[in-house]
Amino acid sequence: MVARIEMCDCNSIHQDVVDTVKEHMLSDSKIDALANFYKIFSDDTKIKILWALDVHEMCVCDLAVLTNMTKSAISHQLRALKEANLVKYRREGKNVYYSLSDTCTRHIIEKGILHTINKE
Amino acid sequence: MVARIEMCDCNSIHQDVVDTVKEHMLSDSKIDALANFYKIFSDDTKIKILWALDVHEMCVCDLAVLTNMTKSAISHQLRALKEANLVKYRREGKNVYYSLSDTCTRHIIEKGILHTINKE
DNA sequence: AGAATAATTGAATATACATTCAATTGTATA
DNA sequence: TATACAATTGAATGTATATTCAATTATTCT
Repeated sequence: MVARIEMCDCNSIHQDVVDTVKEHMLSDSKIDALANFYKIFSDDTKIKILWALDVHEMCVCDLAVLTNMTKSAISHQLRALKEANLVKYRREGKNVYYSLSDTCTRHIIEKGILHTINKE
Repeated sequence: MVARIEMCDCNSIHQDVVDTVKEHMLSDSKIDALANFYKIFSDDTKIKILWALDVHEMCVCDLAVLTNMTKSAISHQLRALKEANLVKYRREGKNVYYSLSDTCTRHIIEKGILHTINKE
């Protein structure tokens, strides 16, 4: 008999329920995509940056002053937001100006914010 | 002169932009509420649990079997979801059955899922 | 070319949190 | 009352990631 790690030692599993739910379950990759998507918004600094850029495009320096953080910290966060395609940027001389990549981002932010604020 | 931590060493701040954005900025407490809200959904296990409960109420054991995780891990996650008022539960004998707390949760999950999936 | 400065980068550190493990609690039933 | 078992809990561990720090890159201007 093959050794098996026991994850559940209970007897009263509702196998029918488990089976039904399993059929309706999302694939692991989709679950993962979802979690990663929400992960971006689960950080104060990232929300501040996105909310700020929703008002006006800003350079790294502006964002650093606004949030009272170092340029380095902001830059690291902007990289993550770039990778998630939530912000775009344009270089003008020594400055790099960041803005929201599209109105979809704006939508997401506002939806989430509305929900949370209304519950307060 | 009072010592001050220098967060930004740049000269080209767009003070007008910073001021304007500052006026439209969310309070720290609201930013925090938002981040904490999204934090819940930024974890695979929590999404799986919520998605599963959207299909049918389940006991801890069922969820453990479904997700192939220990009851303990599931129980810890359920505690977090309870604290966030996203799930409710009822005891029936030795089992505790969990379900989504209200249709609002369902809405959030579906909204988020739709967004992510459509982009794939 | 060289100085000044905005921005980026990589490594190190600190912190938050998911999971594991062992022990305990709550409930039913023999 | 004793046993079985679903569920919870707290501490320990591992992992992910935000921030810091120092160095580097990109660009402008003299």
